[in-house]
Amino acid sequence: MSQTPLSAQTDKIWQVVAKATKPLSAYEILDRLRQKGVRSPPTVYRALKILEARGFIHRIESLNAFVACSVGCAQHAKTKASHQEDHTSAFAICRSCGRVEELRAPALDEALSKAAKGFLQTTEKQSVEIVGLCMKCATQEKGRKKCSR
Amino acid sequence: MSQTPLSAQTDKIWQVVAKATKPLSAYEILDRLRQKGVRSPPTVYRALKILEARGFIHRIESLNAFVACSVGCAQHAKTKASHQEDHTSAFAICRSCGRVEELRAPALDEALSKAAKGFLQTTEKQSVEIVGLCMKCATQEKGRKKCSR
DNA sequence: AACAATATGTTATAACATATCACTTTGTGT
DNA sequence: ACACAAAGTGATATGTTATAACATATTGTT
Repeated sequence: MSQTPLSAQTDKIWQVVAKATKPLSAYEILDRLRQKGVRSPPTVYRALKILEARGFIHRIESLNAFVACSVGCAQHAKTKASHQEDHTSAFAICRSCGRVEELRAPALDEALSKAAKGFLQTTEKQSVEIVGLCMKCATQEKGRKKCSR
Repeated sequence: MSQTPLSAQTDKIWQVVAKATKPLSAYEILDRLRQKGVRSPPTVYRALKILEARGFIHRIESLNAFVACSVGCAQHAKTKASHQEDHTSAFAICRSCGRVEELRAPALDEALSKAAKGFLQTTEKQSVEIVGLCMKCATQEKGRKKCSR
């Protein structure tokens, strides 16, 4: 596990992703950093790649967007160095409000590896995403229906 | 389940995806159909949307590409009408040769729904993808290593 | 200082996806 | 047969996401 601190640049990008309440696209991140001197897509994508490799963020494939890892991130604020790498997670996504919940489900990982066993000899990466309406939005939508919509 | 036959246009696009041995991007499909009068991206995307809604194809999120559904497709050749809709699958992807295997794994679906239960009230879509080296490519790669590469 | 390794900046372009509008075909009711 | 609605098609332009390629700067090591 790499212990090198993040560069100033990469840290800027991490701060933006970490503050967001929903996954951000690379260009949304770029827009929020223009005033701080970040001007071009490659700068953002480079940082995102580093952050993902070190486990600070996850890419949500079905959204083309990035979200801060929600497991064991407390320590980052202090050290800006270490982080839990290489774990796999599933993501539950609300199609209405856009919020995402990171799910650790070993049973799921196991079921997936097992299912792939006949075809893949080794596995390197996985992406598990499920989209629906979150509790909160489901309640609101029900409310709206009552008002004849 | 819709029983309307596919339009000639949509069927052309389906033929291309069905013949392929790996997932195709929309633009790869377009390139293979230019001589048959398909000239613009929207034409392809429209057909892909219809095909996906009716269960003839699946979108692979991590590849931005589309693959023919491999379950219960035999009948299509005859009727060009009915197809099993709305099932969920997982996909095992070989990063070397690009081939994809569609996995039906109820245990996995169940584990995923269960994991999402605290956050999502209703679920509508899911995407489960796992990338690695397939048996065949793993064997070849091992061979290459012996030759000092 | 000299060098390698890493990080950064910039331009251009590739790759993926959709909005919009005009026109045609098809199905339905009269 | 006619009028109308609905679905399908064609084409252009544009929006969005991602990377190639190259130049420059910074950092760490000897």
